[in-house]
Amino acid sequence: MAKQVAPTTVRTPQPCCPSVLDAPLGADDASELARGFSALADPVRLRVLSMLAASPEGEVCVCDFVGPLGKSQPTVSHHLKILNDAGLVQGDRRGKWVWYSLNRDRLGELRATIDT
Amino acid sequence: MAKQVAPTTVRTPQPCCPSVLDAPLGADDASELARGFSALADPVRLRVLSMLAASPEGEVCVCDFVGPLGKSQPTVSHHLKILNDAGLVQGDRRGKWVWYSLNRDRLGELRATIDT
DNA sequence: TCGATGCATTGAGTATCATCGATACATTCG
DNA sequence: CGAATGTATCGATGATACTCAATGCATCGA
Repeated sequence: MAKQVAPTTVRTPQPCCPSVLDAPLGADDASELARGFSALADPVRLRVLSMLAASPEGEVCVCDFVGPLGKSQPTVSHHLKILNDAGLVQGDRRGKWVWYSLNRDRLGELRATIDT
Repeated sequence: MAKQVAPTTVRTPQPCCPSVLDAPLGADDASELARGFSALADPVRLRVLSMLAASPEGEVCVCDFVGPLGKSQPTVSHHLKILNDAGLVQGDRRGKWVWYSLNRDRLGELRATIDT
């Protein structure tokens, strides 16, 4: 690994252009952002968000995800946890059931990061 | 696998809620969308897009990605291909060099899909 | 308290992905 | 044409992710 060049060190023996310094996105910020988009990079999770967005009450019971999604209950629970960890949804336990709702602010944050 | 319920069949023995029919996002559409977001779900690719967006000329030579990103040339080429396949960037060969530019329309399409 | 139901967690299997060295292809220059 | 340089592809490897069966935990009803 000794031949790896430091991220900030731009060495161009014969540069072919003015060089694009000032990359506004650092490695750390990029990693955090990538984790956010990773939560959106799965069809099951996108359908979960879609169902939440389309729900009149603004929330959906876990038991109502399983059937339409065509996935096992543990798989659905797994995806809900990922969305929860990403801050995109939140669960609310009421008796035996858990109702999930969409965090539109968090979704707006991600959207804002790709505003040209 | 015989106990798997068809995606469109909602069976609720004792429904706990009105059921969320009309999930606006089908499995096929969700898969295609997920492929788009998968292209954004990597820190290296986000930094590539960031460098392109910040470039005054609107394009960056491959040789100028390698140093700042701190990744090998094959790795950078790999990520550029993924971004290209996703329609987010396009390359233009000029002599020995290839210049990549950002496809802002495509990025706007993805952004629009998460407009609440 | 006990059985049933809803949801979360664990563990294992399989697939996909990021990364790099080696190599091939393309272009330019002498 | 032959050497040098920039870029893309190939093959291998280690890490990560999706999925489900089995299991555990929490809650409700009898």
